[in-house]
Amino acid sequence: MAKHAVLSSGTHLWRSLACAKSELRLDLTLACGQSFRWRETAEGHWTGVMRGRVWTLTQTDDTLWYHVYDERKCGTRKRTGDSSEQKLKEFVKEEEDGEEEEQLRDYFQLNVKLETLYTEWGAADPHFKKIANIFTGVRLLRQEPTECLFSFICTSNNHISRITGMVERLCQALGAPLDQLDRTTYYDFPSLSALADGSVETRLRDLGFGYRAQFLQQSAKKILDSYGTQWLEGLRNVPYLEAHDALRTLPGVGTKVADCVCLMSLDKAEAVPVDTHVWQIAKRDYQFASSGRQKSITDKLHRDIGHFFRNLWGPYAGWTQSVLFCADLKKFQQLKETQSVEQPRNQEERVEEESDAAKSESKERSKPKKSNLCSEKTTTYVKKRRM
DNA sequence: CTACGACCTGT
DNA sequence: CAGGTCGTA
Repeated sequence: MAKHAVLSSGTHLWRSLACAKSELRLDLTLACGQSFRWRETAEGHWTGVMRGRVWTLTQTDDTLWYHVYDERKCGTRKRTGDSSEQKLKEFVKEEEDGEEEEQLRDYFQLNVKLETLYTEWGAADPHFKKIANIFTGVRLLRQEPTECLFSFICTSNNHISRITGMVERLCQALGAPLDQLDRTTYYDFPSLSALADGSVETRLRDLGFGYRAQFLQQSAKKILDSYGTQWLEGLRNVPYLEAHDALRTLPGVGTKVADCVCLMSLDKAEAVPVDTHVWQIAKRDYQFASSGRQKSITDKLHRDIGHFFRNLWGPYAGWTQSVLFCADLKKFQQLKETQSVEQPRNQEERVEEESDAAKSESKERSKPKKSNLCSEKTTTYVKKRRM
């Protein structure tokens, strides 16, 4: 039976490309709620499906290693002895290698120089600078639009651990099986037509999708019936707001989900998805005060917070946001502690600030009198009513 | 535009 | 209530 590849058993099964950890941290990037499809299958080894194939990724200081499993079972292919055929195969193999590297570069958007961006963000924002020293290498994946859209329809009123299970069952139920590695079978993400099938809603409800089952099936059907198979991909080539509004015509897609899809699969680096968590960050760490003391996140609040952060961080604000979002996840809190043991001074400063912020926040509702960077800037920035 | 309840399920 | 969205006031 085929097994998950591990680097320690030899580099001959692996390809590599130069990539510093300051540019990419697999552990943070693959487990911070962007994609729900990667699992740590061995220490520091991440296995998942990308472009219809199963990959395992791992990294050392300056190198990103990747292994692509061959779903065509060529691992056991026989030597034919025909040298010309062998040569042809090797040629084809090399072509594929180039293609695979290119796919990986595309998926991680390695053309975007993250270190440079971190420097710029840190110069503009002292709070980011503090976080940035620990949470390096958090970058945006460039996901396949269909997978991204339908995964994020599952995220409404939901938390990461449950979403992960749901997406897994979605692929199991409706996606094509690819490879089996050590007891686990990997499935491709379902096609639009598989998702649009009339039986899907009931099927997914049985799998615990709740009311989202209907959203998934109806969105797929609407895309197929009204927009066409190339529509989603095509949104990569239109401006952010246009793509955002187009996505919002789909059932189950509100402002937050639309922003996630824009940012994570449609090349809209300026999109800032605002959930309650990001709202907390805006209030706690940036003294963001909205005009009306909102109880929940309205569309207007989405826009205002988006404008505020774009104004602060610039055209890659969505990327910046994901670093801070990642740094706030419970599962990564240990990283802060380990780091701050080495730097006790920073630790004390941080804790002090945080408890201060927390205190004032709990009293804030009655007296929102804080001075803020935002209200002035955002009001001038928001000339139009729409984003 | 804002407010509010309903909606699935799990902790 | 949780990393929302929809329908209705």
